[in-house]
Amino acid sequence: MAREVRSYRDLPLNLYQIQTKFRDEIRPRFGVMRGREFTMKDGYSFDRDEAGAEESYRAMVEAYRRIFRRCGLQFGVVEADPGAIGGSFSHEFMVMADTGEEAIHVCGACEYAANAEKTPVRLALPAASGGKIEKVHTPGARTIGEVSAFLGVPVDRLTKTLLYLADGKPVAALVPGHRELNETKLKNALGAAELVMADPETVQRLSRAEVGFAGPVGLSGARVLADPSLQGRAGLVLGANETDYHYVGAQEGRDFRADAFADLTLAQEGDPCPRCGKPLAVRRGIEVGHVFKLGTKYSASLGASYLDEKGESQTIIMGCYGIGIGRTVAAAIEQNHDADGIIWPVPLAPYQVDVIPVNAADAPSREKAEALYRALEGEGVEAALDDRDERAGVKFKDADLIGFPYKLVVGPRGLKEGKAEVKSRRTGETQMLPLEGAAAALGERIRKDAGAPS
RNA sequence: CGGGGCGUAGCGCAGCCCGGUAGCGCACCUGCUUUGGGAGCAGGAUGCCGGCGGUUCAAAUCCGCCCGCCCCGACCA
Repeated sequence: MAREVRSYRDLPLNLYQIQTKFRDEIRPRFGVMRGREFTMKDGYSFDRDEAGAEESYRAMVEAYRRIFRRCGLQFGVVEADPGAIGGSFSHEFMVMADTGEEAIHVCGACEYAANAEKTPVRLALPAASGGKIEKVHTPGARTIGEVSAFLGVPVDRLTKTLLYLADGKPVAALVPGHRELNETKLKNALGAAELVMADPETVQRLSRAEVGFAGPVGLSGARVLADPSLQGRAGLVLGANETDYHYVGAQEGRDFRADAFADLTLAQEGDPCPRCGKPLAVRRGIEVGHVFKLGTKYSASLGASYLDEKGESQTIIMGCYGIGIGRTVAAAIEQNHDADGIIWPVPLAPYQVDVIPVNAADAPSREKAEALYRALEGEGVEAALDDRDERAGVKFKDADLIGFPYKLVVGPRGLKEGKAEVKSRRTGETQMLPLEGAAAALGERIRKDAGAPS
């Protein structure tokens, strides 16, 4: 694109491709949801300025909403972490499903919805009094639970010190004892590309103690980041960097000093909504689409620029947009099935109609069924003809399992009145149609179903 | 790389704990009936019980080793 785009007249530009991608997954999982090979639609927008880029982004979000709505999906658009792809902000399209692989937070009171790792947390810890720092013997107490039980101190008075290697450099992260660290937040706070928990050898080297007794007091060789709730806080219980010892009564700013403060904790169910303060609920979702506002991250580094009206060189503003095709289909099935099988939403159905001659031995049924099948094709409907020599029940059950939105049943019973029966897979509702014009009527109905529902 | 599970008839499984010569459903074969929601009845065939070794009068069953597959976690869209 850097070579293709010259002038502001070439912008905005929006390109997409649909192709097979490969990721070297350590372990493929969730059936078709996470394999090493998958099909993805990805698209990229190129704009002259921020306003244009934002408009492209907004239009793409709206297009994605419509696509997923037509796929018959119940989904949410959530704020997400841009992750390795980078960029200034991003949204994920999450299909709500209990089998989903990602936790998301939703607020029942307002519109807030976000990837669980994205939700900001502002902790309000109970007031704690000072006192002086003291080293106490805590034999064998390594975990927060053990230390809390041993000292008889509530867990929110303790402080977790977690040692990480950020791009190879040691970092100590401090969070209140009753909360989990959010590694994504820590990674972002450090601006690190790679973050791994320190291995036991490194922990022992840094804390000069066995694993489980690390703390910030007297810790050298590691940058210390702490949750803002710990700033200046007194009465802390901390690892003493000595096997079987903890400090009590420690105070940030007096006994040790954090190098920086940042929101590091993982939001959990019941935490206040960052927008309206009501408690958040946790739900699970399947990520089917992801949009990123990239800004100039890639265009700048790849030298993608254009000449504006004044002939001055400007950097192109980019966005990037992806849909996981296979998992979208999987998610659609997840949300559209019953005990008998798949219920394809019409726009996704590989075939919209299964034409079933009820008794293959009955020549009139067979002939009328075939005629209807051809007529449907003439209507532009994708139809299948089940001309197998099977009992009617078998064909019905198979049609249900495969999920054809409609069955068109042709048998002696209906033919006596010159009619065929249409049955909806979703509602089970049936309707007798005169053979004459049955294909046209059904075609009409399918075209209506296929259009974007409200 | 860590944790767990499973290998028995074509397919899905029970039997294993408590050792006694292998069973259920579906599919299959034969006959009759049935034919608009996975047909019914009667009769029939089917097994190196993952492999190797050990214990025992006797091993699908107990013990050891090996092989294969699956699930969970670390990773990730």
